[in-house]
Amino acid sequence: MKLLSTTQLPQLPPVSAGGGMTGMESRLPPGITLPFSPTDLLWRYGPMSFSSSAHPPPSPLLDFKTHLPTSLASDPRIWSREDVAAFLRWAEREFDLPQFDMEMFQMNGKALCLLTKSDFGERCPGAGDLLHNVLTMLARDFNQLQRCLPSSPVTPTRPSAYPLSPHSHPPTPTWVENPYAANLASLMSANSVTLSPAPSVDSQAGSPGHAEPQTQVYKSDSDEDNQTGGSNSPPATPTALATQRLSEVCFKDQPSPTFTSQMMHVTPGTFRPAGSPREFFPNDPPEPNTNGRLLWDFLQQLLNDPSQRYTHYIAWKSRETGVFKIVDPPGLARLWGIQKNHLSMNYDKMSRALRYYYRVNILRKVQGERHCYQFLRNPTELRNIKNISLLRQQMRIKSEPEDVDCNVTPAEELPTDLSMSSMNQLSEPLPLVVQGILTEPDNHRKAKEEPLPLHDPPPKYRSHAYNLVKTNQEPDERK
DNA sequence: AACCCGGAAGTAGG
DNA sequence: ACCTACTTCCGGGT
Repeated sequence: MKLLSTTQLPQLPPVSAGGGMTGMESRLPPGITLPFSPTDLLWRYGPMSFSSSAHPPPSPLLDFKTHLPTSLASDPRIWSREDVAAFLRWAEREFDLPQFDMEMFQMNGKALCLLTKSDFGERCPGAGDLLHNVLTMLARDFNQLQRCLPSSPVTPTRPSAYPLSPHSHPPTPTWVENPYAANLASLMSANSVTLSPAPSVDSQAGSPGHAEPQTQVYKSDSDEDNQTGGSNSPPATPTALATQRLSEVCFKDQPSPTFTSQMMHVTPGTFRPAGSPREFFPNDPPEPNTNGRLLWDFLQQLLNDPSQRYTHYIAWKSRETGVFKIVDPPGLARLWGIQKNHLSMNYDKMSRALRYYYRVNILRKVQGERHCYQFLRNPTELRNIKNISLLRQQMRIKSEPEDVDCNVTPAEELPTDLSMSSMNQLSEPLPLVVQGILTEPDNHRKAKEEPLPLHDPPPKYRSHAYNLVKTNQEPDERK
């Protein structure tokens, strides 16, 4: 495609014409290439190169590693049940712990890695933290090793920048960098997913079930991506890639009751996470997923382009808070149209799609500022949500009325289906309600929006939130 | 006029 | 056939 000739990022995979966008390339402005191909699924590409400088400090438990049974693989995620048992036995000896109830650990390494500190605590009171930490360290060490490999599925990350869903968790220092949590997150993400082959790696990866705001340490995939890619790396699907590994959740030290209980729903055995790395679990059933890029992902990609090639179209106003501005609405719409192969795409249509994100709290409008929106969730979270969404029905995550009191919204309970039909499917009004979006406009609005650092909730937004609730409560009336 | 909003219906891919 | 994530169109408000 012609754009490539002027490309600033030669290494960028071409927006292949062969991908079905014949003729469309010509619509791309000179020097601009989409970070991915609509059909070539760039996001399937492996992660970018890693910067070795981003390595976290050596693990304090590193030395323990040398005592690990040699039969155990470096990566706990690929341990078999037997390996897990061996690991536990080893831990008992190594740390002089009381005997574990092996019945509580009938799982493979992948599943083990999905356990939160709280989960461990419940399974082996007193040693939960320790086990969790050890496992985290092992995974981190492994990840670090991986980073040295060109095709490693893990990319370096840097502390994230923007807070995820403001409504789901306060912008506290929580999401500030926490190497361990981050590692765990990456660990978890890598494990959790059973994703489908292609987009799996990137576009969706999240590990299901753990996006619990209170316990998460958010990292911005975007940021990571930027880091990852370096100024010259291809923007192949940074978000997704980073997301997968850094995944959704990094658990903090403080246990979250809510989270814990929720985790119980998603712990291995009861829940089959989607999107595990193919390399580890090639036999895992593929997860249904969108073979196309999602709008929010698309925007993230542009926003986080390491080379900042799209700042003329869209740019962060405040990465920390997820606020961005569409600098060139028609231009961005065009790019989106190219991406989706909808040549008649315009800002009006694209913005409609954006507005659908309001309903699921992925985005919100920045009041009073034209073309300004705010991400309420980070990519990682979004991916998690996606997974949760897929599981929602089978898991029937519950919404108890009491949940309404929590202003923290479990990401997994958020509706992710943008269609009206899905809302009708909800047996209960809970997602929105649970998420603190309110049963009642004002009260909830407060709970939900308070965390938002920048802007006050617009009146319209409030009413919209209210409508959403109504929507959930009276599904039959819609449509 | 441009933007913004959200309802309604349609669509493509999974 | 069904679901998701839009896409398309539109009337109405700012």
